[in-house]
Amino acid sequence: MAARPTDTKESILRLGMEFIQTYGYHSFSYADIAKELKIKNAAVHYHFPGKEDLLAEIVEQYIQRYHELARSLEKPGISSRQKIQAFINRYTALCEHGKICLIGSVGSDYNTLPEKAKVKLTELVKLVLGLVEKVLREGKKKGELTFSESARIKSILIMTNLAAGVQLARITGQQDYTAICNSLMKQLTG
Amino acid sequence: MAARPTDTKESILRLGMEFIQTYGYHSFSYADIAKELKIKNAAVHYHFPGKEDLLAEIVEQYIQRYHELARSLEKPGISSRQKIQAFINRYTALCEHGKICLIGSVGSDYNTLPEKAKVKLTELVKLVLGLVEKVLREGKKKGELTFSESARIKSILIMTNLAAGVQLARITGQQDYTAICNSLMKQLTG
DNA sequence: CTGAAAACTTACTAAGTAGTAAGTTTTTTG
DNA sequence: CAAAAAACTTACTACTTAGTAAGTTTTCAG
Repeated sequence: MAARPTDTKESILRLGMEFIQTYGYHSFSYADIAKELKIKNAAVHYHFPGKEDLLAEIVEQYIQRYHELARSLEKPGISSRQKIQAFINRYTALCEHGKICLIGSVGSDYNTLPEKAKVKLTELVKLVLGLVEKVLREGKKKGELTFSESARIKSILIMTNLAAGVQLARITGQQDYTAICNSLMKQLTG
Repeated sequence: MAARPTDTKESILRLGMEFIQTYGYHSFSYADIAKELKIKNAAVHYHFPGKEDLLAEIVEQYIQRYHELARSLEKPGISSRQKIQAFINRYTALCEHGKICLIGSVGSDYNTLPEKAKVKLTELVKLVLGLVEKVLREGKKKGELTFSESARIKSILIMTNLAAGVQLARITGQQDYTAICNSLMKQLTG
């Protein structure tokens, strides 16, 4: 029935990610996934025995995507400004679909998460902050970016602006999010 | 059995607020509240027929607290710096108890909220942003605060830093949140 | 002190949750 | 093509969820 062996598993991951970013980890069930993919409940359990396994793999997938982003930004000829813009663009894409950042979604459920997910989430946050910090540090050195805080603190400020910004966009409208992005780029590139 | 008539209702509200800020709206049940207060499940339903009624009143209570904060800051002799600090202190108090901001918690569940709660949440966000914006505008006029963005945008930036900051504190530790606060005050009061 | 209203408890329902065991179909591989 | 492994379905369990109806206790006002 499935076209290729890994199709179903990938579809579950994709849909799980979408549900988490749209509704939150505790607001979707295996039945929701099964219904959408026109498979049975137990088929989801076949690929991901427990919901915590699914969550852990979703966070892991997100981690891998950020590693890919990091690699793609290592290619020569990309300005620091473009690198920051590429980071911002990820949030903008979410925002346009009414989704929020995985970190923001799962982060607000932090105290109810299984240990495995907590660990992976911490890893993800450190990865993202490290990525932005590196871009900021290099950009400042090259004279392409300006900011008065340490690269570490500035990366936290930018990430929190964006993560909370996409959430705010669902409540008060997208123009606030757009204003955040414009302001951030203006601060950094003068 | 209850000492005073309104005690139970107030306790439910208090506990509901605590649960939302600690675990999230979808991660606590009426049974959790009943157990903690040593009453029966149906007693909670007596005061709040549906969970959405409870949520709406919790958000409303939060709104009233911000109105109180706004009034208390209207008294003469409070510097703009102190007003901003008072706002930040609210988040710091949450952070120290491992809680997150109500807006951040409920906001990440936005798409699953009953309409009544969505409306109240929007009202709350506008109230908070308006409060900070006013303080910023007046502080700039008096020469007590410095920032290059519009008061509106700056209020959004500050609020998103704090709201996401308290969430981040649960994941990577409180020192990141402290750094955010220090940085915000330094930016504004230079 | 008494009646009425408020604040509960008891006992239940219907629906949804994650999860499992056992059997069936499909796909792959030697 | 046949055996085996992978990918499912069927059918079920045990538990939790919000929510309700009816009866009981407590509080309070006249």
